Amino acid sequence: MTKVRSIRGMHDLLGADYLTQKKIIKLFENVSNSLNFKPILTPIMEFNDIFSRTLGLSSDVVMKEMYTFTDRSNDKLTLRPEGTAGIARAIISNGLTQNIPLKFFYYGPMFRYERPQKGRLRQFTQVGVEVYAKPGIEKDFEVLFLATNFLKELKILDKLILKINNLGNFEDRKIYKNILKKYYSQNKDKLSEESVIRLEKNPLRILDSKNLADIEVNKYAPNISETLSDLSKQSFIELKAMLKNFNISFQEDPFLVRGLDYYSNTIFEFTLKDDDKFAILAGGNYDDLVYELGGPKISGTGWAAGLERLTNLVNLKNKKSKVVLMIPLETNFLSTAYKIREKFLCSHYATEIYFDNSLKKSLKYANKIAADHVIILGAEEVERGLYTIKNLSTGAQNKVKENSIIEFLNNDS
RNA sequence: GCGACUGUAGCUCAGUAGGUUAGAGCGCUGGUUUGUGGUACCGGAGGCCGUGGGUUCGAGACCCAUCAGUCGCCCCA
Repeated sequence: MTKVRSIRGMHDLLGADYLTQKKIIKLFENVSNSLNFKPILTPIMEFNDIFSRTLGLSSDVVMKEMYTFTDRSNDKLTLRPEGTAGIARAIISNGLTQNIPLKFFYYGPMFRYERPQKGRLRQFTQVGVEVYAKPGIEKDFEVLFLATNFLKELKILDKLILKINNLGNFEDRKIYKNILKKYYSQNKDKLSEESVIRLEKNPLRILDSKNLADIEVNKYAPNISETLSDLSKQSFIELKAMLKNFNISFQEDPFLVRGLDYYSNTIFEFTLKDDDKFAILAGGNYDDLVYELGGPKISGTGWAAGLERLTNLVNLKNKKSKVVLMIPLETNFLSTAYKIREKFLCSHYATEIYFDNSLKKSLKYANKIAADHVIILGAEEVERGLYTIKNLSTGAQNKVKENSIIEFLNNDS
């Protein structure tokens, strides 16, 4: 069976799944709008260096997960693996860096060349927000406030737990990295194979290793809070106080680390309470991203959530349109059927016309498409202008005038 | 990128120790005569058994490779 197929890890979206995703996006837009975030949609491709310069050359995303190719003018392009870098580029390109503060929300497809499995696709969709403002925790709280309310709207907040950490500023992190490196080097023989490699590339990553041996070593690892500058320390305390004031429950996790290098100070992620393998919604503060891309030093905070991961969790009911099937019994009644059908346009009814010489077959078809009502247009009906409406769940039939059809249906549920 | 398991009809799956024309349920389709469906009964279509090699007189079953899916690891939303 050599069939045409979609690219690995890239799936078609149809029917109920599409409606669920659309509904989540709608809720996301509503919450964002009401907090005065503005929409921004950037292209799904950027020049490669937009990502390679910002995400961290040693990160897995840059090293082995990007869809990068050259186009016909020999430009090196990359399908975006995340949204933040493209938006940072966009505010520079559009000269928005003078209009700080800026608050954006976005959604769209992202691409990563990974081995697909549950909650991990090669093309997936993220919804996310970015706030550019003066350094400090106000923007952190703003986006966390939005995140919490979004998740509350989706009715999944109580399944999740918010973990936060503070990585310190660039200098703090450099110092901490060295301290960690020293500590791990002394315990090299106890570390897992992967972590020995991480020790060279980015020792921070060892902190959130799930390997049992690593976890044992991490127990006595130096804590990041000891190397934080006073400013970072103080602002982290303020952020936690604010979260408490607003009853946003969280867990401080000194082992929390993010995979993309542009983060500094506050980082956070929402994971499932009973399964912290992957994040549902995650993000943090970044101070140097815009600068790295050639803009002024503007700090920001943002997060992104995986739409497919959200879809797996939510239990939203899709409002179904009432389906009405019109059954003309002769070809020359088709135009009458369309005339009636036109009245239904943009109502909460979905209508369809089925023509077959057999009423029996037509009714079978009505069952198949789960119609709620059928309207029968036979010689008798058309002549008298009184149409037979049959309620398919009760079996009841009524003769209704053309102008009263919708009104009748509204009252006959 | 590494490992485990899986791959038979549109869907969910049976196919025993390798042995004639590959099965079931659901779905699809036709019928059970007139302008009335859902249920019931009778018929029908639909499978290069993921793909490519190999072992064998003989392979859906065994072996190898490959592709895809699921689940771990890595990483991440």
